[in-house]
Amino acid sequence: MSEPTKDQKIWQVVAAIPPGCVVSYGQVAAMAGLGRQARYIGRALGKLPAGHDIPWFRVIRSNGQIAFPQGSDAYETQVGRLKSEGVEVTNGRVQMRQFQWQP
DNA sequence: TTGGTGACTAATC
DNA sequence: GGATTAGCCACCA
Repeated sequence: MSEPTKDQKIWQVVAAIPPGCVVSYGQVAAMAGLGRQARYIGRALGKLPAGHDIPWFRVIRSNGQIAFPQGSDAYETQVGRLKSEGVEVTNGRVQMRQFQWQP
């Protein structure tokens, strides 16, 4: 493993998100060097291995909404974890506390 | 190779 | 503020 795959790069970026902060898929894509490939982020998160330490719940849409339909399992999990970190979530909307990415 | 697909985004109504 | 449309681009069968 000399060259990390894009998926791993994404996971690394997501793992670098500090607690209490959230970022949009587009932001993660830019951080990982994927440009506008925001859709790939969701796919990479869906390929997360078991036992990971990736706070995927800190990744939301650009408009500050959860990427899942309200009432779904993943949705409630994400909201629960965000609230646990001090992030306010109301009506499927997240209080956008984006952080400055330091390359 | 081709075509279908998506945890997206921005613009428009 | 919510719903719809079109654009985008890498991955997978």
